[in-house]
Amino acid sequence: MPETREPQTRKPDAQRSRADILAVARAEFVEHGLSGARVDAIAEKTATTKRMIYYYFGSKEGLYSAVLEQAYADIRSTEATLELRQLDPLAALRRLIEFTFDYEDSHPDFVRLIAIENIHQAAYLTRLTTIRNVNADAIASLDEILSRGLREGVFARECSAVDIHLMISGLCFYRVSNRHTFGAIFGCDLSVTEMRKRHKAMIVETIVGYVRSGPMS
Amino acid sequence: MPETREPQTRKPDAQRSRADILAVARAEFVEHGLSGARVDAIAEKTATTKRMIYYYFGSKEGLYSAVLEQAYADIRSTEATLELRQLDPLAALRRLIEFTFDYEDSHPDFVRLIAIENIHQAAYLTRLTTIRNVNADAIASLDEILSRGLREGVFARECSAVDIHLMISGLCFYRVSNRHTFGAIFGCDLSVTEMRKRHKAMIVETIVGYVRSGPMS
Amino acid sequence: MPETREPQTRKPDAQRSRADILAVARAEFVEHGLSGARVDAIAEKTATTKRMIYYYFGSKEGLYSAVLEQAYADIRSTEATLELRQLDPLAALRRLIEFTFDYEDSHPDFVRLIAIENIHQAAYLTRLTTIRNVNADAIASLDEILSRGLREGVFARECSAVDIHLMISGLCFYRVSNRHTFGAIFGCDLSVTEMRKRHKAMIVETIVGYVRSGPMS
Amino acid sequence: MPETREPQTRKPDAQRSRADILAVARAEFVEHGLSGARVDAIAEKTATTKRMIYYYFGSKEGLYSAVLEQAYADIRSTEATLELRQLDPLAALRRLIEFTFDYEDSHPDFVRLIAIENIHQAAYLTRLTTIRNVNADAIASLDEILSRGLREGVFARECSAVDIHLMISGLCFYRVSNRHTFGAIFGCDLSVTEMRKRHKAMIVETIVGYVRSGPMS
DNA sequence: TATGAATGAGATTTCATTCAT
DNA sequence: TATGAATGAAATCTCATTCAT
Repeated sequence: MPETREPQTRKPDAQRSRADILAVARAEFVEHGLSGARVDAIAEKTATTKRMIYYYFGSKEGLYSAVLEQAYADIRSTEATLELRQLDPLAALRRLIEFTFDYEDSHPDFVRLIAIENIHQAAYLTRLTTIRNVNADAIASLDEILSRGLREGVFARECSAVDIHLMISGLCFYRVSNRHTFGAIFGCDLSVTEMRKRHKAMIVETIVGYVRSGPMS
Repeated sequence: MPETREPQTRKPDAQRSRADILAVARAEFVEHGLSGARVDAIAEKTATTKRMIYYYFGSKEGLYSAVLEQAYADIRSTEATLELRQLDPLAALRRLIEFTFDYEDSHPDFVRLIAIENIHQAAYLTRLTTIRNVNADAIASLDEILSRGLREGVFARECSAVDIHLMISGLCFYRVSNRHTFGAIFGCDLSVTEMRKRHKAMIVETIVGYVRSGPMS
Repeated sequence: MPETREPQTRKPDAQRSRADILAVARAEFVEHGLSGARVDAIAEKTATTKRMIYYYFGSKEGLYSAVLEQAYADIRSTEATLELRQLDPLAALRRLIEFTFDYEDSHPDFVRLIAIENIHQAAYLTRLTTIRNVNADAIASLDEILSRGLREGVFARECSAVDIHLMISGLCFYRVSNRHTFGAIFGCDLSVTEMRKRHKAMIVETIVGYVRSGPMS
Repeated sequence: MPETREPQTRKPDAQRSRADILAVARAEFVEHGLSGARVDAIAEKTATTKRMIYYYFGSKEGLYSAVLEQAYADIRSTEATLELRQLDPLAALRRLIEFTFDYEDSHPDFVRLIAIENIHQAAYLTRLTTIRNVNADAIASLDEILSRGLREGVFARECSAVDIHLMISGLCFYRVSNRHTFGAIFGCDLSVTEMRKRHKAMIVETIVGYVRSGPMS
């Protein structure tokens, strides 16, 4: 409504409507979880109506699934722009960790969504077959870095890409996902700039240190 | 009803009712989250009735808070039995990490509850004043280990107990909290014995390695 | 509300509420079918609320099932008072036919309900296990009449009770169930007293005639 | 769309669309009844769109009426090919009964449609003025058989064509319309070949027996 | 302390129908 | 003649909570 916008050439607003709903829904699900979210609340914040939500997504759960799918697609497509193969193994590993840290740090919504999906035991993610392939790439990429590093003698430890991925994710995800309870218990705010910088460096060093040191360090 | 009914000493029964409700509620909240849990479902699985839930806990949220409080009390009381001060710093740090790993691995309910509470931005935990003191101890204990290690020359890096705690928690918590999405995406089951052992060793080695190596490793 | 009625001894009104809902629901289902019936409409005509319908019957379909069950229980319990065994075979058969005719003629609601259930391919009746035993009796009773008649030489044709039951039901049911289309097409009203009498006699005579005549009449 | 599109003679397509919609609608109404049928479901199974349904038939009820009209037209046009006048009265009566039996047995859809229309108290049929004339013929035809039979001494009972029609219809219709509840209650399948044959013979014999026997049999 | 019935407010979902093109 | 998007009204159902006893 802020500016007159004539209907683009042909297609009405289907894409726009869908995208609008998705964005609003994402915020609502992130804020209240799947059961806590209200379709009415989503509809109200939308340019369309509640009816349209069902028209496009079939059900609250269908909408949630779409939100989830989009969230995963987003991170993986961003990740794909990293071009890690062009860096030497150490730089590539650092960059991957830093990217993970930065992405989760700057997308607490994404983190919350994953946490919510875990509460539901990944029931919805499991049904999204599109996701799996995309993620195989992420692991393949990390695997390539690790074996290149080993070959070149930069890394000393032979380790599984999935294991390293697990650790990177754990370290980066937890400080976002659990910042509220952590803050409540230890009386600190993990999102403070100074802490964020320190933790980023710490995590990089921890993982890099692990990979570079020999198995019986 | 025709049976003799001696004037039951009141308290015992009340205690049992309360405990019964708490146990059932915990299972329900863990399974479905706060908004997903149903008071009706809890009442049905209880020996008592719905009215009693309100009598004892006032509301669904009151019940949830009580469950949360109990969960934290449990872990901290277990943690207190570790007697880390009697071990040398390296052994103490290992033991603390292993304990954390084992506790979260064997208490996925607890992990889920914390994840749920984070979805609600720790709103309920924040109000539980009993919790904070208890946790100061945990940090004090880790801090003692770290400074002792530094003093004795076993550890090379000066670092904050809260930071190390954050990393230990992140690594141990994530593999339980996110095992569903992780499993769905990478097609693996993190709870398999062989993986659990490997990850436990890996996490210990990672943290210990970080602490023992110098800051410019 | 027409007279003050103090709450009977103990139990509140559960039985009363249930029965009230059932009666109203029956009328609504009979009038509009299962899909055409409105829970709101039922609730409005009830002393209770819509919420109570779900409290007692769980769903619209649950309510419909209960209505169906009661309808079948009613006819069979009425049928059971016929005491056909005390009559000679011919009289017993006549009486059974007349009873069927009269019951369906005076209970068009019941007839409609069965027709509705057939539209749903007996999906709900099939799940009502209570019904089956009750109906075995009806066939056993008719079977007894037929074989007694054969033995005594009053009937000449050996025929299955289920077949005879099918014919009796068909003749009695159809003139009620299809009276609307029949009336519309042939411009007559099957419920007129004079016709009812004639048809009742005709049906009795038709069936009795069939049973008494030899197989190659 | 780049294909050559000759100015299609309009009517043909329109006719086909209409016929397509009618066929799909008939299946849907037969399956779910008038209220249970979904316009969306019909549209989906159609080559055309929902808008066309409204274009051609005005409303869901208009569509239903059209389906009903067509169904009646079908049976009567088939019936007209019987040429009963060329047979002797007994053969003609047998043939009419057998035809009725066979038609309803092989057109359960038609039977269901009539049953559905009766649920709605023939409200839609009543408005279809085309139907009535057509049916006068059916009765006239049966009347001719009955009076010819009486005259020739083959039949002994003077009876109304409408009454006999009622009985034939009742016997043939019921075993199709009520086969679901009947099957559920008596645990049998009325459509089994062996039973169908037996019942066909039985019904013929029952009606013929009635007509041929004297009034005080 | 205990209980079964009851409930109002609001949640999700459905459906016949129409609009803009 | 045709279409895909859109919709208001109303349907079914749910839920935390309380009342009467």
